[in-house]
Amino acid sequence: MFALVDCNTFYASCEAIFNPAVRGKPVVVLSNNDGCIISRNAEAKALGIPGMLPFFQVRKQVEDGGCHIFSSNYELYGDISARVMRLMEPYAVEMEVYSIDEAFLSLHCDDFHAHGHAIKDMLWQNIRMPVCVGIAPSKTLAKLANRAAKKIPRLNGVCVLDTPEKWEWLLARISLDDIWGIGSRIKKRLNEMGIYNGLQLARSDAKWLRRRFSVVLEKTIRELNGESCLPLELSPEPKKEIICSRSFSYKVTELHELQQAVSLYAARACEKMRKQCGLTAMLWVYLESFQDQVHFHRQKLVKLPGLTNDTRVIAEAGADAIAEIFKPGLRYKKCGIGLLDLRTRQFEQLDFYAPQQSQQSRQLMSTMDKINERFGRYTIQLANTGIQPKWLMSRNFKSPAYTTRWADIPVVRC
DNA sequence: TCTGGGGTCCTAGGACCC
DNA sequence: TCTGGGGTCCTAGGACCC
Repeated sequence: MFALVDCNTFYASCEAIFNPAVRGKPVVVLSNNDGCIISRNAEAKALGIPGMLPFFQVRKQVEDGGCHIFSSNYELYGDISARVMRLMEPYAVEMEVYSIDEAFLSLHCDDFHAHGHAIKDMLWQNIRMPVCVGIAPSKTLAKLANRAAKKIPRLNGVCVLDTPEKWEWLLARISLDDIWGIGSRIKKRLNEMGIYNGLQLARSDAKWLRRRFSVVLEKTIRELNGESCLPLELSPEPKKEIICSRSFSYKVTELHELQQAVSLYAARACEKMRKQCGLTAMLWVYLESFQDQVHFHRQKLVKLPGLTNDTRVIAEAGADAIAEIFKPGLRYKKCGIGLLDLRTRQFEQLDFYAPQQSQQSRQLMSTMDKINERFGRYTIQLANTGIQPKWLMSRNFKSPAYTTRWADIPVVRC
């Protein structure tokens, strides 16, 4: 059996951990640049505040409702997530960390109800993280069970689907896009074929639908019938590409500012890449401008002469590429850089003619990472990223990095 | 005025190889 | 006028997820 443990309104719940004053009050968390609402707790939902909507459109409603507003604080959420996962580990035979706020666990026990409640209670007691638990014989059904645990109050946060009668009862009552793996496009096409609810899908011909859609849908159908087709992915595969892109706080028009931004994002992306011992020889830069209600995208792929993890090399290549796709006179809202086709040193293809990254460069990067990890992310950075540049995304409601920065540690006075 | 950011997998079709 | 058969690799685009 699989359990899916999913944190309730994760970002909003993180904000409440070290700030109990907001517990029981409406809370909303905004995306980068304070653009959209990306998380809101039950109290905020009760006020009728919709999710994934531009903040400015609902700002009045949010403020009138007395909501506590937070900018997103990924340093905090990432650290809380790691703690939640660590606490859950002893409760599973094996565990797959599926996203920042959820994990699949494989279970071996007699009483799934009791086990689900044990996990839920433990997480609340240890870290004040409210969760719901869904348990079923396949990951897709566990997802569904979790949804039910969240929606149906009398389940008290834990739902076990251990017989076909139970999951079929639920499947008959849900729309197709409530099923994991089915989005709006596939839902629409299935509707056109006369399939509207989960049970109808579960009873359709998987092989026939595979030919019309893909193997993914076939597996979904089999999983809905209690057959496990998606195994746990235990050790996360290293990423094949790493992208870093952000919107600016205002519309940027100057080339040098775009180059500062792409250097900064390159540094972040390289840091992530080095963390997984990755190297790249291929990068991609991207510019998005906005004028007269129209978006323009320009992008460029760059091949480096050899594999590297050196921030300086990649930032420079990125800045050069930006200069090539830059068109003066446009107002830019966003830019980004992607490191593609990541390799590890182990599989480095040695090329007689390609320049190899020097020992000195590797050591410099490793030292830089160690210092930044010890003393904070931007202790050492490239000079060409600018010093507190104005275009940097705004985060006007950011909470402290309670658990990851010395200066921000909460103080208890008695 | 103001609309996030970061990933994965699958398939079809073209290029190329023997 | 006639024009094989089988395979791999790569890329773009579509769809999905959180």
